[in-house]
Amino acid sequence: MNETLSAQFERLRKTYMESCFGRLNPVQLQAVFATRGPLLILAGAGSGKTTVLVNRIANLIRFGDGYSAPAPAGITGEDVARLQQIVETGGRPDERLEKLLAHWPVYPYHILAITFTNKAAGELKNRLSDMLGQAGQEVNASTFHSACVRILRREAERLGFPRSFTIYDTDDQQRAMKEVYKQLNVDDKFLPVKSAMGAIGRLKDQMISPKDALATGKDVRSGLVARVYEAYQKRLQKAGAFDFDDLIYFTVCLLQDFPDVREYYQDRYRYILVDEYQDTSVAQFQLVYLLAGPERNVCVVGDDDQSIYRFRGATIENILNFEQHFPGAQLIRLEQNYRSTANILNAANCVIRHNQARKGKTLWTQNGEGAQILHYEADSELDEAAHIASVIGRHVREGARLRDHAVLYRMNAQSGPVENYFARAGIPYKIVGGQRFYDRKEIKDMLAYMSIVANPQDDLRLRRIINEPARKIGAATVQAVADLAAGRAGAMLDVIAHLEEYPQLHRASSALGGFYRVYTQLRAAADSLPLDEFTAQVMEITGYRAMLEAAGEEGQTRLENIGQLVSSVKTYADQRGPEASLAGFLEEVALISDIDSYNEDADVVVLMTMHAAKGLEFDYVFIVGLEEGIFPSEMSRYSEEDLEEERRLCYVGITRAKKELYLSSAHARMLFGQTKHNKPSRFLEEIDPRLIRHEESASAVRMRAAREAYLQRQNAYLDRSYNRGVSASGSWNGAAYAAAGRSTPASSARPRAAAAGAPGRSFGPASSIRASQAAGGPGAGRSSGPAPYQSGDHVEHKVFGRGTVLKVTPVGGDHIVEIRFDTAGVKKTMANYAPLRRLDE
DNA sequence: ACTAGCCACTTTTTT
DNA sequence: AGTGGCTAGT
Repeated sequence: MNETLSAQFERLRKTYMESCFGRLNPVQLQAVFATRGPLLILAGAGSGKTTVLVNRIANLIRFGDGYSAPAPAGITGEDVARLQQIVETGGRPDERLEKLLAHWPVYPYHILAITFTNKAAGELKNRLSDMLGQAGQEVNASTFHSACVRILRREAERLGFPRSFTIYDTDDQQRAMKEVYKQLNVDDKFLPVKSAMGAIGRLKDQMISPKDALATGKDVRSGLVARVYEAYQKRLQKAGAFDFDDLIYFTVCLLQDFPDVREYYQDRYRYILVDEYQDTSVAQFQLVYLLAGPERNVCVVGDDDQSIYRFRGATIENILNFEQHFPGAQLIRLEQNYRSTANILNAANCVIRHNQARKGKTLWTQNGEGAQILHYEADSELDEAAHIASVIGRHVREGARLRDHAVLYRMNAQSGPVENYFARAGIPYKIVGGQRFYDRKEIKDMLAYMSIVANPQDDLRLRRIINEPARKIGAATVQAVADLAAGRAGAMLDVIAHLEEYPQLHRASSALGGFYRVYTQLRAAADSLPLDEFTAQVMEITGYRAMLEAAGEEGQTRLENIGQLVSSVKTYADQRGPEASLAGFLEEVALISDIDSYNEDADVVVLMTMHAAKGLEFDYVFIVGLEEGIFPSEMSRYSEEDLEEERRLCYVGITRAKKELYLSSAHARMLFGQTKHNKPSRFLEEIDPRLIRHEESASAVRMRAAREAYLQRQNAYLDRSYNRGVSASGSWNGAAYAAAGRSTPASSARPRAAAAGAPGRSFGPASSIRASQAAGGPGAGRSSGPAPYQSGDHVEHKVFGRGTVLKVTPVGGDHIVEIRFDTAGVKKTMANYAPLRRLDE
């Protein structure tokens, strides 16, 4: 009798649980309910893997770990009847029923979800708290680095580091490394500092200690790397600092060497989920492995085709060998794509098919075929930018929003031309990546002052600002202090605090004393003021403000940046409330990246690298620079493995697009001050020609027409010459340019109205006529001199449509035109560059 | 100790 | 092309 009730309840429970996740497809459901043991989810791009992760966690919390576990004891007929009713007619279970349903409960704080970026972690948290309320907040969702920081903050002392350790960023690392080079007398011609840093980073990714490296280093170079590594590590330890790689490395050491620590965290994190598993390193794998413990409740989600961080130690083997690392692992493939049109998805499939090293899967979609992919062959990077602007303009006029558009490129240096064109055309945009806000000199200086308050051992940060602004503390003095500190195995600040004990510092004592007074004032301010006021005081106490105010215009922008820093401190303090601390803020800053602050609410076009775009999606995507030597990059040309990584990057780029995809290449491209003529990328050829439409720039069409005309004349001439027995001479190339009435493409260094014209039309005679009209139209005759527009003029802008000129201000041969657009509001544009024309009536 | 001018170098991607 | 780091000169 009881047995039957249990069985009935069990059946109903499953039905009910499945109905709770009713919006998922059967494979996704399977992934949600596979709660026990190791699980590998191979999730293709756009397959809804975040949804699966969120629902999987929600299921663990709400229904516990026991989808297929036996039903709990004590089920009554009434329970069964009530559940039956809920399954059939809806409604919510009461408390008793809810408990019975979750009879193997999992508490949120036992769940650790590790993501790649802070942004992804934040998103996960948001979605969880939307679904689960308070319980969602209690799930531990963080990045590898921040999870490790949290562990190290508790346990660092076991490894001989202070709990208040500092985190060194790349710049700090480089400084530390330079000091090591000096100390060991290493010539950086033989081993550039950056390659040493890279090599050491890779060693740490593989959990190779300085000792191991010294023992195994075979050739001269790796022997030197090992020696540098050892000295560098000593230096960091003395400064009480970890670099990024150390955060993972030392956490793994901790878990390996201290069984009690290991057991504590294994007990703490009983369910582990890892996102973007294809981008994990050996060290990160070991971290996951150690945390998972004997229970092995590890769920990793990844896509081997989207592994794009091999260069910094990610190893695709982690995902390829998951089933060997965790025997008995379940494998679930999510292959249905919900994001892109069939054309876009198929193009991505075409490209990735050319890779050898992959698990192999083919994404499919029920979405419609969608528009063809467009390949635009531009003259130059400027023409390329202009083309993008005109397409965006068309979309915006048709009702799309700017923020639905993204421009993706291989390297940050490619953003320049697009940025310039957009800025001049008045198209609002935002660049993600490149130089981070927190990497600016003035910000780093301010943070260095704050760091030495938080961690007085931090000699490196101290050196950075001890004479900034200038305090007459020269290199010789700094070195003397450093030597004395080394002599007593202490920090430089200890020496500075006890100047009277060191007669050899007598000459510099007033300067050093002055610095020490600054330091004590900073400490006092930190102790007595709220965090943001303290930050604002830093620039006062240190004289930094005075220095910048004396520096004129540039100092002004730097001051503004510091102002931004103060406000971000305030934001942090407001968010964290009583938990906010100086160390906490510095830590957050150290681990933050630009993509984390990317805010999709602003209605602007987004520009970023394809790496930064991973995990994002946009209706309209432009991938620029599809040229051999750029994408795939020059570096990858000779290595098959590197090429495959480039191809995966291309796959990532393509699969960001939901509705339309625009690929472009340029005949001539100026990059790093040199003009290059690159062949179109092999990736273009890998796409089935039926999926893609090619379009040439207007001037290329003209050029070809000119060339054909020339050849015709030449032929006619040859015919005549032949009759007369004379041979022809001359190059068609120059003549063709001359016939087209333009300079060579390389010298056309400005965006032109002509280039901005002719969007999205099939090429051929019609397009060439259109283009030449545009060239003689709005762009003509307004280079400088009298104002091309007056207030009151009615104008039309390629992107913003019609509007009225409010104000015209001359600036250096050009004019700023302020326009009130009918639909887009008030914008400022540059007369010579904006795709703008006057409407004469 | 500071400044100016030079040079070299950058540029693959980032926590 | 632009920047930043370094040297040499003051």
